[in-house]
Amino acid sequence: MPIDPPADAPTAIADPLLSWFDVHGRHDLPWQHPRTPYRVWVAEIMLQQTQVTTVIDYFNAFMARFPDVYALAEAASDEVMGYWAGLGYYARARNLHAAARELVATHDGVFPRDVETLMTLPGIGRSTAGAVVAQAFGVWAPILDGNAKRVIARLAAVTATPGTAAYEQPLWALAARYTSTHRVTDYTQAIMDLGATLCTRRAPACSACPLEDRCQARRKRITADIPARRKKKARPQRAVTVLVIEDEVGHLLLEKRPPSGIWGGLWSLPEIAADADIEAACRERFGLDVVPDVPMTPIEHGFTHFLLTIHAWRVRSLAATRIMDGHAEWFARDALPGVPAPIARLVDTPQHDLNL
DNA sequence: AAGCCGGGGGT
DNA sequence: ACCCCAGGCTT
Repeated sequence: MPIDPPADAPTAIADPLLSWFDVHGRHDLPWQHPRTPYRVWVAEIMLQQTQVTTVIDYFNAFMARFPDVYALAEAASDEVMGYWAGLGYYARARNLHAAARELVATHDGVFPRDVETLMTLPGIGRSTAGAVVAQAFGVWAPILDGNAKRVIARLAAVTATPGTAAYEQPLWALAARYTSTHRVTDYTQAIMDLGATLCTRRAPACSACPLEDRCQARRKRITADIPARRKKKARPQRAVTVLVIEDEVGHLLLEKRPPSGIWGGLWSLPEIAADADIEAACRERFGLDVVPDVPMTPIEHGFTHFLLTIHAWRVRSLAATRIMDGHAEWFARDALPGVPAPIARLVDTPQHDLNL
């Protein structure tokens, strides 16, 4: 696969990019003021596969509750997960919490200043480690997030398919080559900003781009073809049944999901196989005698790799509060822990939306 | 090397 | 309806 990097690359890329950044870059993101290692780290984890506009409110709420690495390390897992509910990729929250405890336990709460050590912490890969040291410490390190990938792939006309080694490997080499040896904090922010605001996936604003005359994709008129399209795969359809079980005082039975898999570590409505018998399942899992009440309108939810139809049944619990395993608890409706977004919608469904 | 993990937003 | 997004982990 041909790679065609611009000639005299390092400063020929960094200098015009930095000049553009001074005028058009994003200088008011919450994690930039103050720009502490802890805040940069949390922001970078939240921003993995998640857009800036989505992250901002979560970031501010998270910082208000967990203002430093010690507050995070000391917090209970459920509370951390609760602050993550709705953001997705919940392994990020579990890893963030584990890393905070590791930082306190083995690094005395002080962030390592080098990429290799940071990468030993759970949830921090090469790109996130690079972003943290560059943004928090001004230490030279390449980053390669989705924005930088697209910018560099177009600059050097890398036409390989994303996700393959033919794409990722040259991009890392080029990312290191272009990364400025001065103002590295601004450079890493600049290349992300360029990708996010000008060099967008569709309809890039090439005429406003400070690198237009260096861009090999532009020169070859193949900008729209980079990055190459991934081959689409069919998403299988699955179905589950969840139970809205209320006791006599209106409390809701929730179950903590296993740490890995869909919605890992989050509290959710008890889930049973789509074809399972509701009464038998409740007797076996919770020791509860129940009466299935009414089915609710099914919810369709799309995941990256499959489509899920969620059938929900409202269930009355006859006997009181037996729970046979340690993964289920009763919660008052006004004191629910964080639950996945589709489940939150189900739980909030008013009575008149029942599918009678 | 490829699959898994999610919710939100843009077009 | 489809695509992508401040990726990392697992197999």
